[in-house]
Amino acid sequence: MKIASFNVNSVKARLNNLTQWLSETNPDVVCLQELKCVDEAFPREAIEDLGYNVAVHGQKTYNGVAILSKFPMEDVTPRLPGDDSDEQARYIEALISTGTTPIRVGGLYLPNGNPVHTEDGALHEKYTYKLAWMDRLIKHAEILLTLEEPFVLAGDYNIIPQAEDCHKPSAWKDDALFRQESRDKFRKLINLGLTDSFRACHTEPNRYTFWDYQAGAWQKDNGIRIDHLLLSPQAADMLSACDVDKEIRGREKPSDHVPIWIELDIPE
DNA sequence: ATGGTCGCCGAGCGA
Repeated sequence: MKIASFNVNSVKARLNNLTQWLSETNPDVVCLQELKCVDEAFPREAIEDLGYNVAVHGQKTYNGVAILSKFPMEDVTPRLPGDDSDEQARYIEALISTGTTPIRVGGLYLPNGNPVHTEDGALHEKYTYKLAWMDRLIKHAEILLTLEEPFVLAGDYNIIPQAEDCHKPSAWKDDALFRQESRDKFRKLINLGLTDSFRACHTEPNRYTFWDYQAGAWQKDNGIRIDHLLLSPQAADMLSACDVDKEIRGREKPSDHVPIWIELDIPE
């Protein structure tokens, strides 16, 4: 079973790019981020025509996440628990009925968190929101782990886990994507017992999932690895491959992110 | 390079 994550940076602007990639690579499950549209505006028919069930948690202009699945989905739950006042559409979860072992999939768009500081030097609310959101994700992962089932937390984490996951670490030193507090929260998630799929399959440095639109970042391979699929121990036991569809970034009208995917060997 | 580039929507923000 192939499970992918793709921050499309507007699903409407990216529809042709997205459907072409879906047709070519045929993933079973896809977590999408940054839809930038409400549920009613999601191009549902075009996706369903390719054989996917669709679960959307949209938002006007900002954020928005979805799960596409060739298998039926049960228990579809938008929102990350822990703060009922949070209106930002950044999380959706579903139980994927594979026919044998069900796989729980959480699709997430973790807050960017910049700027880190306000003008007077205090921590900016955007950064504290990011850290608080990560605390909620950690708590939720702890609860999912008690179920002792295979699950995948896939999405745009807006976290560069290590120096080797970016082109120029010094440029990111004080950025919300690389600051120590941010990376510590990500480590905390990993240390619960989750597996970073990409690092379980690859040791080489400088493999990226995002290249900025600005300043020729793509041409210079000035990228960062911020899209991740984290696995519960039961899912990690099924992991057979993980890779990044880098070539997508060089196509016409691309997203600034590219898809990352895993292959899970589900037992009969 | 206090710029650069996208996408939202129709000015300026978010990334």
